[in-house]
Amino acid sequence: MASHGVRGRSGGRPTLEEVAARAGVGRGTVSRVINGSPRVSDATRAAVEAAVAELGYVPNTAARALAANRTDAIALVVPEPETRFFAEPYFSDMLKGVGSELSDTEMQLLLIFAGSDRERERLAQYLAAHRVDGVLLVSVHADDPLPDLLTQLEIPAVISGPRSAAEPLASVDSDNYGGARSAVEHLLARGRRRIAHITGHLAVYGAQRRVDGYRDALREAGHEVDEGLIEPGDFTEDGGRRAMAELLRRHPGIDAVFAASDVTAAGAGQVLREAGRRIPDDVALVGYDDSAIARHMEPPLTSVRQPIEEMGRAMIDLLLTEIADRRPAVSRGLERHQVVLATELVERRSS
Amino acid sequence: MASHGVRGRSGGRPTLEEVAARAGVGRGTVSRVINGSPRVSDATRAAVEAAVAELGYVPNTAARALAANRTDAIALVVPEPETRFFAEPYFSDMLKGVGSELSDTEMQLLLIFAGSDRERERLAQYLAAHRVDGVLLVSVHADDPLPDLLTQLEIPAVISGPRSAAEPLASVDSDNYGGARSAVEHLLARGRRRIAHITGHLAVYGAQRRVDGYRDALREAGHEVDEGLIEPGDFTEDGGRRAMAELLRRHPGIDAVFAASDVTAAGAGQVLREAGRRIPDDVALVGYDDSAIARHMEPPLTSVRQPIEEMGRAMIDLLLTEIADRRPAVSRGLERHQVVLATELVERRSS
DNA sequence: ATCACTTGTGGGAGCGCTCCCACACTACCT
DNA sequence: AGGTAGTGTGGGAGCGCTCCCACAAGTGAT
Repeated sequence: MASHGVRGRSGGRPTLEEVAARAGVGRGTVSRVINGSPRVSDATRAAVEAAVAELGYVPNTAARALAANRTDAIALVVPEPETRFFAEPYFSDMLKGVGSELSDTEMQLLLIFAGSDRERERLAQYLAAHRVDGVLLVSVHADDPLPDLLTQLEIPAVISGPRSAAEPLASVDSDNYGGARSAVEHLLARGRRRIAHITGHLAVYGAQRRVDGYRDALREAGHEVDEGLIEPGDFTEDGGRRAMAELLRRHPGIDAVFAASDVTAAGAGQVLREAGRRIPDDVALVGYDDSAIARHMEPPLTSVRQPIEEMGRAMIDLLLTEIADRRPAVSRGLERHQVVLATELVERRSS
Repeated sequence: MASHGVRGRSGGRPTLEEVAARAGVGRGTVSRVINGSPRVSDATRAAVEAAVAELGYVPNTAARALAANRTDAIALVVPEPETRFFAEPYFSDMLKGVGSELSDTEMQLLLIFAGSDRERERLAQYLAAHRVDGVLLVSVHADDPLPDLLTQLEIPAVISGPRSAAEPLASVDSDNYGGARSAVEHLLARGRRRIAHITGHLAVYGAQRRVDGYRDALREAGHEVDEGLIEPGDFTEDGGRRAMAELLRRHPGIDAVFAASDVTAAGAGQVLREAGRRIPDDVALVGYDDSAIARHMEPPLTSVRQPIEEMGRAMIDLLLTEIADRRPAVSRGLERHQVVLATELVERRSS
């Protein structure tokens, strides 16, 4: 029983036309007021706003979408099963950043999981129907067909973690290179000299960049890079265990390990302990991600933190720009839309 | 460069009209095929389907929404900040059930957080614009204005956890009464006789039902109910501590505690231990929710599990029925739309 | 043969917007 | 005075569907 005001027809919500009649102006003028066009006199604007308030007018999204050919919605696509989404704080933080940046916008955020083949099928259908104005892609593998699909459908998209140095899509990333450097420099500063690196899955561009950072940090400190100290991993705990065992076999004299993820570090830590090495006394350990596991390890793990919430915000910024640019078919400038954010080393007792 | 087929106009996606022309039929017929109407001959249907495939036709959602006055979307509204959403497996499980039940539907699920006042403001606007056909409401407090808003806007809604026995909205709940009974019966079967109950926040209907179950279990086993053994809590850990301390003060002879939530049980457990009571030797402890904390406590906590995923599924079922019923303005039957699902006692070492 | 249905089909009207052209006015120059 | 810009405004056209009425053709009872 709220103040519904006068109704044009039975039961329905008020329309632009009814607001116009009430305010004594034309339909076009009301539309201009609703959409914040500057070409309206103050008096008219006030009259329209009054009518809007009296009638409780709310624009019909479907009509607007149809007429203007846009949806005012963007999707955050997570190519993982729900389970992982909830398990990793990465997504939660990302969502927080995205949500906060979007909150002073009219844009609606959709969360879409595309873990299973079935869900991917649905997603493809969804995108083909252009039900969103743009897409945020997180955690994409190098061989994922999704980015190409988006390009083909001409849907603006921003990817978190470019797939290569030549990523054609707009992207936001943390400074993997710099993060790795800071980890290695930290270990050097602590007097470590035989520093090994357990890499991430090398098909992932970010993992490669971390290796680059590792190498350069050593080199620029005047040390030689022993390629044998670089052992391939895959971001998993098990990979960490395998790699660590191999490293210990080949290089028993290791006094530090920089792992490409916290879980990898956890796996490596287990093997070290089983081999009788104390952390950090015998071997220092540094991880990457600064996830919950880092804080809960024994000893707590030094780790490289990525500004994930900020990355989410940056992604939205880029995407909204892309969307706005596309609207009047502006000359699609060739400026690179790549944002790289700084990381931070969080020192704990493991190093 | 996919097979785009023939295009009616430059660049745009194919429309119904174009499909109709291609198939040599009228617009109405194509619409009937797309929407699965039975009133189409097999030959015509085949021709239309061929044309749809050739042109890669995908219906325009906005146009459909405008013409048919529906959105084919429903919202899962979480009146909590994101943080809690991710922290509690409750939501993750719920989402899994909802998603799976929705996957053979055309319906799109939106996840909307309404934790802050600002977000609630946005949500109200969103609902007023009728941007969804229905709403799923989880974790609603008794004094929340949201359900009334939905009723007023005549938006179909299903609530998880009715606010009272007279909940006007369709609802899905687990059997709080039965769950509590099973917990108490379990303790009785284990030979416990001085069984206390730390309640949940009693403004929550489910908490009241648990007290009812506690009382009836004792009564029907031929025991007298000592109201002094019922100590009000509020679902929190701190509430558990306070209540437990009070109970120990008044009834030092207690040999079992049934807490209305796992975290409450955790708080109670701390106080018991500090008071020198061993669990389960001196005092048996049973919680509610079967959350992660139950498995990780020392000793692991016996707890009442709710079939959350199934609840999610049931909510979707109810909601889709409500939406379908509403479409042709059917006589809104007065059948109760209340579903109650059974709980299960998970026995662990704490009892 | 007539009537009454049923079945399949075509297409008009209309959903509520945005876009844009046309037009009335008002300035301010020559 | 006649031009030439701006400003603000009204309203037609059209976005791509669904709904529904109209109608043709077929079927069977009378």
